[in-house]
Amino acid sequence: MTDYLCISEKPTAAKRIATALDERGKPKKLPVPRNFGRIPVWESMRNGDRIVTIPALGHLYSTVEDSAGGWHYPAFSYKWTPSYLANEKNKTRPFILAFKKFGKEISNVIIATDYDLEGEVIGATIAKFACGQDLANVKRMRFSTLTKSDIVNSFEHRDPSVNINLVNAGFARHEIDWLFGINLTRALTLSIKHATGRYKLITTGRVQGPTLRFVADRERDIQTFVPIPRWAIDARIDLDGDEIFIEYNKKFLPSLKEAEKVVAETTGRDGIVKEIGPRKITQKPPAPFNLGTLQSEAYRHFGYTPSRTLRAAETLYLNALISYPRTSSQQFTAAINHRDILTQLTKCDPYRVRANKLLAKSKLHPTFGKKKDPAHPPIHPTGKKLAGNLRNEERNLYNLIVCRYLAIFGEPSIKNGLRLDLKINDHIFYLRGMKVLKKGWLEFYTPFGRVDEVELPDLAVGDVVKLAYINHKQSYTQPPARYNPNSLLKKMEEQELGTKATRASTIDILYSRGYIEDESINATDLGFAVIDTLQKNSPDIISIELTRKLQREIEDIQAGKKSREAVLMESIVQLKKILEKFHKKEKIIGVTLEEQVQNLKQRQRILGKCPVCKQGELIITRSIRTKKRFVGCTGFYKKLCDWSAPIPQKGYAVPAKKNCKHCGFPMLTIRRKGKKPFTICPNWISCPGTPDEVIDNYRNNKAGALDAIVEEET
DNA sequence: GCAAGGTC
Repeated sequence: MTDYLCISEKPTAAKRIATALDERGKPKKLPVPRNFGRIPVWESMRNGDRIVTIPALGHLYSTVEDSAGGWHYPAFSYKWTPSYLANEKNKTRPFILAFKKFGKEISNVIIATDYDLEGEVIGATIAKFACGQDLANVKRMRFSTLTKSDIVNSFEHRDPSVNINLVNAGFARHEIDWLFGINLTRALTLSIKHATGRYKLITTGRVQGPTLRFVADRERDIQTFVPIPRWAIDARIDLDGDEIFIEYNKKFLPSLKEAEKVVAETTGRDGIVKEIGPRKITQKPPAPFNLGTLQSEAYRHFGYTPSRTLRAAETLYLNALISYPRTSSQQFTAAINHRDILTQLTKCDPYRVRANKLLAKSKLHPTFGKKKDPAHPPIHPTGKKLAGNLRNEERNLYNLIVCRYLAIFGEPSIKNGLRLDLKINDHIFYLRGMKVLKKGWLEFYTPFGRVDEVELPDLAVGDVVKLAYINHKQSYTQPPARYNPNSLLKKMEEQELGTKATRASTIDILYSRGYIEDESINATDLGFAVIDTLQKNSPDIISIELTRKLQREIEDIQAGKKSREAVLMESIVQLKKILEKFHKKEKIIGVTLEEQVQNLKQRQRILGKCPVCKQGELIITRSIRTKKRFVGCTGFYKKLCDWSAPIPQKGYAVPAKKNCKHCGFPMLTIRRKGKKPFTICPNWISCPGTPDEVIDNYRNNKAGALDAIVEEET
């Protein structure tokens, strides 16, 4: 009889591993000392052997500076330490305690984390630091799915030792990101501190840098864009008194002369229907959702930002309503029993009919996309009955996920795209129609797969129609569109920056640092200043090339062509030069950045034009006398306007960038820790939208009286 | 209060 200690990446996986390895499929939960906290330790029995499976919670160890003394740079000395020591909010202590306890009792250690680079690091740090193992003696299970057969197979054919090159490659990834991120962030932040004595956190890193640059580059493209004039033909025909728009066969004409020619040659003439061409369009059902496509679709249908979608999906996952959301996979494996899930869904009113329809099929073939993920299947409903405690956005997202899941079993849809060609003199115009011949999967994706059918007027080839109006219209070529949170995330995905689990939060960080702003994302002057500074002093950190190079080096370490130490030394040599440059230019860098920090702070206080004097701007400010925060007009200083109003004192107040629908005043948003942000009208005293009780409460000095003037959830 | 990467 042998004892094994099995290291798993997370609680859900641990349970499945323990269940698969237990002969009776019923692993025992082992008691852990109460002071460890709540942590599931599983015991499975197999062929007389005992397997103890303990989950991690992702990374339990991380890199921190290996010297005291606060912020300074260069900082090249780091060590691996328990994450709960590196960060107070981290809740991994009980997990490390459990691994330490059972690691002392059991010497046969098997790593059974996700089969990827980070999984290797998660397992190796635990085996080494918590269990005190020499990695050469640690075994490795490699599975591509968490199915019983894969788990059992990977246990029986486990690798005799971990792949040390792979572990070193993973360690190097963490360490290089730490070296670049910590040092450049400190260099930027300290430049302000040393030059002006002020503190403002200016961060950057391998992923933040290039992501900010995408936005800055796009903004520069827009600002330097030269619009070129072009002309379109605007035409309508008369059909029994109805005017119907027709398209010219060229969307735009490059010169006025050409446009005038078209108008001159068609004015006053009739058109003849030349051809009515049906074109069958077959559209296959979409691939199942992975996190990226879910975020994209949720943005399209509900306007949710990727990070909002991820948060809502996590809640659904923790309520066991959907599968693991941080997946890249668009391919189901045979392991998932779709018939079971669909049967469960028939118990839910909105899905009953559709699920039954699918169950009536003799075979269920889900679609698949290109992306794979060794650790997880695509996002799908579990079939568990919906509880009543979900928020609106979670319900919406759940509905989207279920409908998509139903749609992937559907038949292709067939549409008839109709085009009627109208000849007027020698010019061809189009009238387009669209008819759905067979709904197929679109029926299952309702309400998300709606197609607007456009009927063609009842015309036949040879019919003559009267031109009702024709003229040319000048317009201009358009600059490229700004990114929004969704398209920026897609760009990161395309460029392989960050991971599925981190991209949305990186974008949030750029917002919170004041580098980017608005839904239609533009770089702030501070964002530009950071990019300019880095461009001059450390161009690599804002280039995707750093990520490419890191990828190559990781591959080299994996292949045994390069050592982890050599790769790290290269980075340190490179950083040394960069940081010396920063040090020499600290003054000018600090002053430049601080100027933009102040500029940003100032701008972030302005709500908008004052509707009273129409000259000044409403600004969030503080009274010198009472120290209380209020909104006033900048016209006050010029003795133009003395409008002002009290606002809530707690929380973080920023311009809402929209106007009150009742009185037109520019509004402000208040964010308070742990609470939903709310938007209020500064003119609440006179605004018709303010409930009477708010005014009463305020007059009666009730605490938090102003909190009630909530415009809407933000 | 610093990175990026896991997970709850």
